[in-house]
Amino acid sequence: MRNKINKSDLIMKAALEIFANKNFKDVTISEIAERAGVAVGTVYEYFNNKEDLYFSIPQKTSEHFNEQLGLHLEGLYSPVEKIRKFIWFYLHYLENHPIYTELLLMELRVNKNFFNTGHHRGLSDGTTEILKLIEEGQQQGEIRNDISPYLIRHLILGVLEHITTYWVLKGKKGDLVSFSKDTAELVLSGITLKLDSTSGVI
Amino acid sequence: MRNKINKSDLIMKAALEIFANKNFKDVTISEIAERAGVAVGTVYEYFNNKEDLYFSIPQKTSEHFNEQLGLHLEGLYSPVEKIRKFIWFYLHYLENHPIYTELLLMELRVNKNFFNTGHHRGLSDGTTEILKLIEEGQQQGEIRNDISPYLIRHLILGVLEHITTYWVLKGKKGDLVSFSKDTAELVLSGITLKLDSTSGVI
DNA sequence: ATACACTTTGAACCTTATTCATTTTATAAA
DNA sequence: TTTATAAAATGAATAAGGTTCAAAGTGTAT
Repeated sequence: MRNKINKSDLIMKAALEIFANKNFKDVTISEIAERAGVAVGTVYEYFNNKEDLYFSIPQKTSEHFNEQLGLHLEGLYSPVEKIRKFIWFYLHYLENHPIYTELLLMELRVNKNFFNTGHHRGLSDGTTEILKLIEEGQQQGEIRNDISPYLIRHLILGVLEHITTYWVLKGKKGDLVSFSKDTAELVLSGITLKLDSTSGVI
Repeated sequence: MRNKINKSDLIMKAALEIFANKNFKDVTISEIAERAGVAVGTVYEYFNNKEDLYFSIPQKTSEHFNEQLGLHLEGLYSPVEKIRKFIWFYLHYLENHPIYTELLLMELRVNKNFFNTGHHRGLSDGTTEILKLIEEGQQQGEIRNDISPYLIRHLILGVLEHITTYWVLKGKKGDLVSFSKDTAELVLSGITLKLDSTSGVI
C-alpha cells in the first residue's frame, strides 16, 4: 500500500492544531480523533493517554530548534559571541514558533510528570549547548570562573524564559527578538571578565 | 454562636493540605470536602469552581511574603543593598514555604486564567517592590539607566524563578538560600554602574 | 482459499466536576 | 416562646469526557 502516512503523525498533527487554541483540559480526545479522521480508540493505540500525546508534540520542534541552533553557532569562534548569538536565536526562534513556545513554557517546562519521563531528555531547550558554551568561555578566560557554570546558565535561561513567558501571557504582542540586544548586553556584562585591572571581582 | 470558624478558611486549609501532595487534576472535590468536614455542595457555596479554589490558596501567603519583605528591607538605604537583600529574602522565604512555592511556580505563574483574573493582582511575587527598587537605584545613579528597569526585573526574577523551579523539580533537595550570595554577585555586577572611568558602558 | 496477526472501531464503563431542589440552621419579629 | 423569613448546607442526580475492550476489518503468507 502507499498511503503510508503514519497514523501517529496524523494524530499528533491534529492534536497540535487543537492544542494551539485551547488549554489542555479544554481539549477532548474525541475532538482530536475527529480532526485526525480516526476513531477514539485509535488514539489509544498510539499513545498511552492524553498527557502522553500532549508531551510528544514538541519533540520534533525541539529537534529542529537544536539543529538550527547548531547552524547558527557554526563558524563563530568566541564563546561570548556564541552566547550572544544563542540569546538572539532563542528569542528569534520562539517568536516564530508561538504554539511550540506556549506548550514548552506554559505547560511542559514546569510539569513534574514531563520532567520525570523520557520526554524531557532529548528535548533540551538548548540547555546542554549553553552549558558547553559557558564552560568553554571559562576555560578560555572570557567568562568569569568564580561562579558555577550552572548558575550562569540559570541566569541566561532564566531571563530568556521570563521575558518569553510574559510575552506569551500578554498575548504575544510586539516582537520578542527586539529584547535580544539589551538582554545580551545585560547578561554579558555580568558574566564576562573585564581585562582592565580595576574591575576584578572582589 | 462561637464556632465562627470561617467555612471558607476551613475548606482552603483542607485544600492546601491535599494539593500539597497531588497535582491539580488528581485532587477531587469530594476529597477536599471530606477533609474539611463539609458536603460537596458547600465547597461550591464558597468557591465558583475547583480552579477558583485552587487560585485562592496562595493569597494569604503572598500577603505574608510582602509584609515580611517590607520588614526585611526596612532601615536599609542603598537600593543596591536592598536588591541584594531581596534576592536573599526571596530564596529564603520560598525555601521555607515549599507548598506555596510549588503552587506559585509550577502552576499559577504560567497559568493564563490565573494571570487574567483578579487573583494575579495583589499577589505580586514582589514584582512591584523590585521594580521600585530598580528605578530608585537608577535615579540615584547606583544602577545603570541605559537599560529598561523592566528588563532588569526580568533578569532578577528570571534567575530567581529558574533556580527555584529546578530546585522544586529536583525534589527540593539541598538548600536554596545558599545560591543567594553568588546570584546577587552575578546580577549586581551586570546592573550596577562601576564608578571608575574604564568601564563605562560603551 | 484459508489461517493468522495486526489495526481499527466506537459503544459501554467509570470517574468526577457541577448543579439544584430540598432540608437544616440561624436571625428577626411578634 | 412561637412563627416567619432569610441564609447556609446538603448530597443525589446530571453531564462530560477519559479510557477500555470485545468485536469487526484489513492485510499477509501459506
